[in-house]
Amino acid sequence: AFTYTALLQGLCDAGMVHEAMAVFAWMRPDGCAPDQHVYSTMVHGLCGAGRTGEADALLTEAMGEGFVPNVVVYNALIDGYCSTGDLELAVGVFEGMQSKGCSPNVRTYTELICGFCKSGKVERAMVLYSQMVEAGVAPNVVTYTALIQGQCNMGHLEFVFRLLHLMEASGLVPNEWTFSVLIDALCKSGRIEEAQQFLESLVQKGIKVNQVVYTSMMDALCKAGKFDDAHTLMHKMVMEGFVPDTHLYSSHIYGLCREGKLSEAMLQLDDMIDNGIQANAVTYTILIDKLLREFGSDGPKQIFDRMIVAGIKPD
RNA sequence: AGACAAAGAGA
Repeated sequence: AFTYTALLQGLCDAGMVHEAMAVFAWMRPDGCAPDQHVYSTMVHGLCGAGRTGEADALLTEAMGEGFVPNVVVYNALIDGYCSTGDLELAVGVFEGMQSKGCSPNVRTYTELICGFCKSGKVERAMVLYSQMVEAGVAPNVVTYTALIQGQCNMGHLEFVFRLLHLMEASGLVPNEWTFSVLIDALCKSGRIEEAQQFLESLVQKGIKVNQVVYTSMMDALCKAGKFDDAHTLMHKMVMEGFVPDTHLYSSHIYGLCREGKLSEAMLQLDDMIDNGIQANAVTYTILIDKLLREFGSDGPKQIFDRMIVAGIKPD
C-alpha cells in the first residue's frame, strides 16, 4: 500500500486521475487492500480534478464495505467541497465525521473557515473559529490568515488588526502569507499608501517579504497610474539582488504597457528571459493586447511568433 | 519510508 500511495499520488499530481482510478481498481485483485492513505490520496486526486461527487461516492461505497476513514480522508473531501463552493455539503461531511466518532483537527476547521471566508460568509467562519477554540483545537497561522483574508474581503480592515493582535497574543507569528493577504487587501481596497507604509515598516523590522507581496504592490501601483513608484519598486528590488518571478514581471510589464512605454515593456520581457524566468501566456497576452491596440491586427505578429517558438500555448 | 488546509499578474 506504500507503493500504491506513492504511485497514485504521482499519477494524480500529473493530472492522470483516470489512470489513477484504474490502478486503484487493480489494488484488490492484486491482493492489496486500500488503506486510509490510499483513500485520502484518491479523494484528493478526484477533488483536484473537480470530481468531488465521485470522491464522495467512492468513500460512501468503501464505508459500506466497512472502511473507516480517518481525519485526513475526511479533510480531503471537505476541502474538495470547499473549493467548489459546496459549503453545505462540506458541513455535512464535517457533521458526519463527528457522528462517527472522528474528531476534526486544525486543518478540518481551517478548510471550512477558508471556504466560508472565500464565499463572503465571514460570520460563519467566525462561528467555526469559536467552535474550534471551544473544542480545544488550537487555531494556527493558517487559520488566522484565512480569517484575516475573509475580513479583508468584507472590507472590515479594522477587525483585521484585532485578529492580528489576537494571533500574536496566542504566541503565533504572522508569516509571509499573512502579510501578503494583508497587503493585497489594502491594495485592492485602494489603500495603497497604507500598504506602502506597512510594507516599508516590515522591511525596516527586517521581516522578509516575498514575490507575492511585491506583485500585489506592483499591480496596485500600476493600476493606480503611479508608474514612477512602480518603477522605483522594481529598481529597488533588483538592486537588493531580488529576482522577480513571472507574476511580478508580468504586472510590471502591464504597467509599462498602460503607461504607453511599449519598448520598455519589450525590454522587460527580454530581461526576464535573460534572467531565466519563464514568460507565460499571461505575459504575452499583456503585450499582444497592447500591440493590437497600438498597431492593429498586424502589430502583435512578431511577439505572437515568439510565444509559439517559446512553446507557450495561447489560451 | 506514503495521504489533507491559507496569498499575487492578462483577455
